[in-house]
Amino acid sequence: MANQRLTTGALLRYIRGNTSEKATLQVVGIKPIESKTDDPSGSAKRYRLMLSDGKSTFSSCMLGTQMNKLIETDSLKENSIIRVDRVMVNSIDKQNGRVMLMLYEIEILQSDCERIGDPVALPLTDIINSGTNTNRLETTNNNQAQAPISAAASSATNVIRQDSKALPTLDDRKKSNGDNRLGSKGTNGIDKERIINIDTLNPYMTKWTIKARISNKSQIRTYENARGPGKLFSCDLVDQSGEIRATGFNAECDKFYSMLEIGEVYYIAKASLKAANRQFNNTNNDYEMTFNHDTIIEACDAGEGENIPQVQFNFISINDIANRSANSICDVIGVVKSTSDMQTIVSKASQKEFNKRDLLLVDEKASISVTLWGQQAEEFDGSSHPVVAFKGIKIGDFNGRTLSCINSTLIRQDPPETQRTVELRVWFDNEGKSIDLPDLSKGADTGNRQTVIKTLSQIVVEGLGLGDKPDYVCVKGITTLIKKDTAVYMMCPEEKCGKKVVDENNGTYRCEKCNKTYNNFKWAYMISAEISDVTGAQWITIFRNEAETLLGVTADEFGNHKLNQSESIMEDIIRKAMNRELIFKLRAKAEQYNDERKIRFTCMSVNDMDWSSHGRRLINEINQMEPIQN
DNA sequence: CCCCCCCC
Repeated sequence: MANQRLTTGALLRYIRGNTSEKATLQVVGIKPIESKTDDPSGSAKRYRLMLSDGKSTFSSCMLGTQMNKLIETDSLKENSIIRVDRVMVNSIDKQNGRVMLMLYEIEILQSDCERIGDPVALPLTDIINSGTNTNRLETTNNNQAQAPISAAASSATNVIRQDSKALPTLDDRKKSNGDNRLGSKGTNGIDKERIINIDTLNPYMTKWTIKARISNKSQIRTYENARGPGKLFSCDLVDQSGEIRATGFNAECDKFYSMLEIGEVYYIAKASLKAANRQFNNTNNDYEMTFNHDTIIEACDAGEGENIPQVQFNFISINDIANRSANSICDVIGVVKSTSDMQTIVSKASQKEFNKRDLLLVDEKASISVTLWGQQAEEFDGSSHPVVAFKGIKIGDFNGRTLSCINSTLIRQDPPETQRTVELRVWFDNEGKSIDLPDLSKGADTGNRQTVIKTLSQIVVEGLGLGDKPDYVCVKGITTLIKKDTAVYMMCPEEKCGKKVVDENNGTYRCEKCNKTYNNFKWAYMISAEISDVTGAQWITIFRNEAETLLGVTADEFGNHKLNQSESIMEDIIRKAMNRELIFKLRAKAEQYNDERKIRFTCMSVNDMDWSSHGRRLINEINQMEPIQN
């Protein structure tokens, strides 16, 4: 009696592609599958079921992950009776034509049950050898809509050996799935039999089809140029071999923008390819794609794109951002340590208002400011300190290094594709949340790191400091001269004045700026020093904190020695600061002296060579320096 | 064929 409750023969019919039937089956085995990816988050956990239709069993049945909870809550267990509401056949072994049933929707009809009947395993090899090949795509388009029925009829008696002629083709299966798109070559140009890998695409190929997932899609943007107005969108395509950026303009923008959905898989044939522009495109491919009027895009059937990966990241560490050039694009992952409120700014260029939000993103070595704009800023919630991956984010150089999202930046919270998500989570929760790391977005904290190291002659050759805005540059050099007698001056005691006062030699000090006479003054540093490297020498000016760092005594102390005419003490202090190999961050700015334009170099920071963190990079840079002949 | 992504 119970036996009749199961849909006898349904498993074989499913395997042959007639997946439209909603069969009642018994779950006779459940097996968790260890994740093939090394994703430790557990999100990739899958269950493999052995199903019975009363006569036969089939063990290659994958339960959609959204139904994992049915097993984990003990609703679905051994001998449960289910109705299969949506199932797909997936090829798992192209050579041998082995298939797997993907269960996308099931309903539990009865949770607890006894084993029904005495089913035996479908001898799959027999089916295969008799000619079933789910990959085989017949190009004939005969009306064989009855084929699944005949297959069902023959398998109803559980006959395993089948005449291959009686087997339905994939086209038939598509019909039986209610899918009337005939994805064969000659009908619409999509040749699903000859799918090539994205990493083999090049501009010299004309006929190709790829099967790719949309990992990212931009908004539509309009533009105007000499040829008039236009619009475009771009998207990133991934398959198991790699990724590529694709762009659709105007007609193709209209045609494909709404059709392509992030996360979905498509067959794409015929598009233009050209060299990727690295300035705007960080996808890991030498080429980028432009959709044209010959381009054909067709959605992949549900379940058939499961083997296509989700998204590909090429992360660099936050520290490494310091070594990338401003305005370049990269992929970064980190933990959101803090989030600013939303702010509104007015663009200088367009006078338009924009919403923005800043995040402090941290990894194990460093932190950096990340700016989100518009909708991404409005929607972002960092209160739970999520791990966030940014793909295609732009590096800026305000106050060191910053990151700023652009139109094509993909933001993913807690991405399961990468082990970094879990690594960073564990690190942050255990220690990261309570430690302060160097911030690449704060010039002072990072010392020289955010500025390029140049030789003194490079500074001259490149004309640094000649522009209207100051240039910032780092120099590795030694102190070759330090003017002792003018190292400190008497400064106006008025807060924020800073002007030099004139000693009236009667216990009062006159400040011309304040136009006042004071009873006291403050000592202040303004050191003139010559620094040298192998390419030349340069006079620079060193104030306050940097001077104190260099000389190791406060301006007050040094001034008192000067007041006491303790020449030997001052000389000693200077001597200790001489011939030291240091990294100077300099501000170069042209100033007008009468008719002469002179570049003034002000020391912004002075640091000892920190070989532990900068040594390797510095050595590399120094080794790459060409000796400059005069 | 775009390539602007805004502010300090």
